[in-house]
Amino acid sequence: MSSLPEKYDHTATEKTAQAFWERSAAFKAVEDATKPKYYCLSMFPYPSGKLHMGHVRNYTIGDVLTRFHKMRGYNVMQPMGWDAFGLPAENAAIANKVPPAKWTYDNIEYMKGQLKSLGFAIDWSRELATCKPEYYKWNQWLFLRMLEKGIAYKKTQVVNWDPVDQTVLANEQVIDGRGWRTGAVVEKREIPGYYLAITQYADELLNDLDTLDQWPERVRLMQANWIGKSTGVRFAFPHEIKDETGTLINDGKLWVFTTRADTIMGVTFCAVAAEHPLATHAAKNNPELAAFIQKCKSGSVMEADMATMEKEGLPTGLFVTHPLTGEQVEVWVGNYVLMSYGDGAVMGVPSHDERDFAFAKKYGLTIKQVIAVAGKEFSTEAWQEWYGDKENGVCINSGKYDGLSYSAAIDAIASDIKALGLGDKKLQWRLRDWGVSRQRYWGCPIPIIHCDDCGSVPVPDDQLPVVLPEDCVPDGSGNPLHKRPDFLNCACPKCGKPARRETDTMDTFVDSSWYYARFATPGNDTAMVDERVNYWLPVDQYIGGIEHAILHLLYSRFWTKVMGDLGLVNYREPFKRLLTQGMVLNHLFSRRSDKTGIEWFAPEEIDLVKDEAGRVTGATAKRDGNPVDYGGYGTMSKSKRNGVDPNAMIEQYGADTSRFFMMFTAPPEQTLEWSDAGIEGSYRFLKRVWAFGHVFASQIKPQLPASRTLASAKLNDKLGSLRREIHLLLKQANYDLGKQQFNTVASSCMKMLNALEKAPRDSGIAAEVIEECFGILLRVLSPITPHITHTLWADLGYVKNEGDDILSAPWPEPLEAALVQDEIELVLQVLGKTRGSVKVPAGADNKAIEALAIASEAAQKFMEGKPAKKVIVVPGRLVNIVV
RNA sequence: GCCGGGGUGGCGGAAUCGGUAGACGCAGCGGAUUCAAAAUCCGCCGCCGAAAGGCGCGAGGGUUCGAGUCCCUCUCCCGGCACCA
Repeated sequence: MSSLPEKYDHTATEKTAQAFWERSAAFKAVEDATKPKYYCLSMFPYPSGKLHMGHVRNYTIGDVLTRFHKMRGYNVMQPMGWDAFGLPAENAAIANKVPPAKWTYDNIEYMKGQLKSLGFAIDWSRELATCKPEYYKWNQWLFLRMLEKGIAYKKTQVVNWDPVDQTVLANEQVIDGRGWRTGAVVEKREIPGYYLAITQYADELLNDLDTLDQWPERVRLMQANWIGKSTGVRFAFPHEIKDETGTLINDGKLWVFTTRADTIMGVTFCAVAAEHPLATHAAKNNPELAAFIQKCKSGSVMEADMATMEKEGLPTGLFVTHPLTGEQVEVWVGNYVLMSYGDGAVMGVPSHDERDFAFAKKYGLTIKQVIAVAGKEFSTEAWQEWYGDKENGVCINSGKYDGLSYSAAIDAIASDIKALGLGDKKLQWRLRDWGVSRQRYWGCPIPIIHCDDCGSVPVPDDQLPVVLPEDCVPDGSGNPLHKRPDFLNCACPKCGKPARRETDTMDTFVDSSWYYARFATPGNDTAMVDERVNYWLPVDQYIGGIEHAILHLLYSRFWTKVMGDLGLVNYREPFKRLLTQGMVLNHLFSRRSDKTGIEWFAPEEIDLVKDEAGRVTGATAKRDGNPVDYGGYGTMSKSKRNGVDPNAMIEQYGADTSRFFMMFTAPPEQTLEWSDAGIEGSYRFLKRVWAFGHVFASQIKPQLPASRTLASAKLNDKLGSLRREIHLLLKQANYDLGKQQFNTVASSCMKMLNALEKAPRDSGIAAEVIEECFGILLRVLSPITPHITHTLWADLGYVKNEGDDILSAPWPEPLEAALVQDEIELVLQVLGKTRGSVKVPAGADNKAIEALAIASEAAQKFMEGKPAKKVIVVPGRLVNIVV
């Protein structure tokens, strides 16, 4: 046993522990069929430059689970990689004239060092970066498989076009309708692009949500809403409307979708979107309509505006035929009809749809009641909540359908329409196919070659990967690949003639849709994944931000199903359990001035003003002592100057303190409010842990017993209750770890130390009890603060074999023998009000407990001489006397 | 508007099956130590009340011996979706 230094030196402690883990390859994961496996994964970071607090929180949660399961005997893998393609690298290139590749690799190097300084149990031998050809080769390979299966296909897409830079802009590069660099008004352009038919999997993606019972309910709901399944009838209004060349527009059919086919006899108009072909046609000789259509197209898409937007429309003067009644129905253009949903047209039933009702009232259209609801009176004056009451409605004024209920009417009407060849029942999805083409340089090249004779030709497998040149420096105008003949020029794989490579790259969501599978099969350069993938996958625990609740997780689920259908993997869902961690917030301080606008202050530039009760009543700037506005808590951001740098935190307090604070301050799913005083408190706790270990090691000098004698030893009151308390806290901590509620695990550790510090240390048996209890504390604490516990564990002489440390020690379990007690204290209630407590022997039956309770002083006082009518005994908890 | 989640001290947050509300920490107050301060240690710390006691988990009602927890009504906050036909 070496003697511990008195003072807790976090820097030295952490360096030593990290060197040990590095030397012993402590985190290397090897497939082992004899052990249960546990694949713990945190969402990999974008290498933006340096870690932020959100990363620290995310990866600490993952690390706690990783270490906990390792000690529980699982074969654990925790890998890490880099989501390395993306726009910020191109922006940095424009600003600094550095190739995105260099910028990215430099950032990876730096951030990797930061992750190591936090002591995460990561198997770095599995590291990957999505910008490396050995990784993105398989993006390309799977894309080609999707092309073969018809899952990937080509169609035109609308993009933002900067006319000055002659380049396509991403949505986030368009600010108020203008290009971010040039300020030029952005145009919409139609260009060809590749799509992935995620809609082919819509049904399975929706249904399998039910199997994800370890995902947060809200994430499953968000995905279900996003997929947006609705059942209804799609049918057509026939018409004779022809364009100037004499051809029927849309083959003479105006298609609409409805979930309320039972109201079809109440149709008094149709409404189409501004982009609909009938609208375009009608606008040709109608300047007023053309202007209205223009207004709709350029209208605000802000959510708040949409919600309050007035329903507006104009008649087209065109008429279509009602498929069942043969009546002529006028077509309107409505600003509330979306071209992107269904067929961009709706039937108008003012009597039974709230929007149609408002529209009809505004323009004086006919309102024809076709559904009657018992107990409700129809009115053409005010909306009567008919729409929501469809289950109780019955058809009226509907000819042969009169008297039919909601579902019977839909069945009858759908089959009549089908017989006419004008439509059928149909599932409608909100989900749309995934456009993956990006007109950007820093991404995975789409493996297509354009030949004048053969058209778009897929790159043959043996020519993969299509390698992206890493030395381009984008300048903001166009894709730099266009200036690279060495990349651009190639031979057509079909005919051999000179051809051009596709310069579009893939959406970076492609890269992140399967990286978790590649971690299982590092180094394989002949296959995307191999049989090892079915050992490690699915991921047992995935941890990341709620902002990825929809797109990333949905795309990954889709990608998994495609890989499954190709026989590459044998699972259908990639992530068994999901934890979405909350954001990290900090105080916001600002001052508004007429000259400079809003000026933000960093928290360290501020003095808080408090009243005598410690309440914050205001804030002043240290600089001038004048007041600033306190804006509560907000997400940490550079522009608001309220970020906390992980490096500074680690330097000042150490990785263990940082990790402990993150775990202790808030439960993992909730937002975490930063507090300088809070991190001080965490540091104080670890200093006490260190000091206790020091005192324990140098003063008590326990003779670690070869065989434990405690189980049979008769302990005195103080030692017995200390031991019981520690084992109870351990039981609680184990329960909380199962719930993934780490804040209370941390607080259990604090309670253990509080109890240990008060314990008597005056006997050999005391030393033994303390040794057992402190050993429990160290192990429970170790997943959260691995460095300090590693050192104390070793210095107290627990390590028996070279290369072992606390991580290879077994997780402690509470001993029943330590929990029993001779006498238990029950809460005493009279008439449901707590009036004190009563001590009873551990084995006492209810009768004896009742008698003891009634006889107690406190009960006698509050019973006021009245007899007990009823006594309720909750074993081990309380006794309640009713008088 | 719809769908989720939530409202507990000055603050972050505990409370497992309906059973002592406020664990643990922060801030605050008092004390010890110190020439002094920092650090450290000890004590107090929901509200009203001198005390006995009463009141307290967004508001109101209900079920129960007993409700932060279950049921109903309302309210506010957060997140998601949204003229979805």
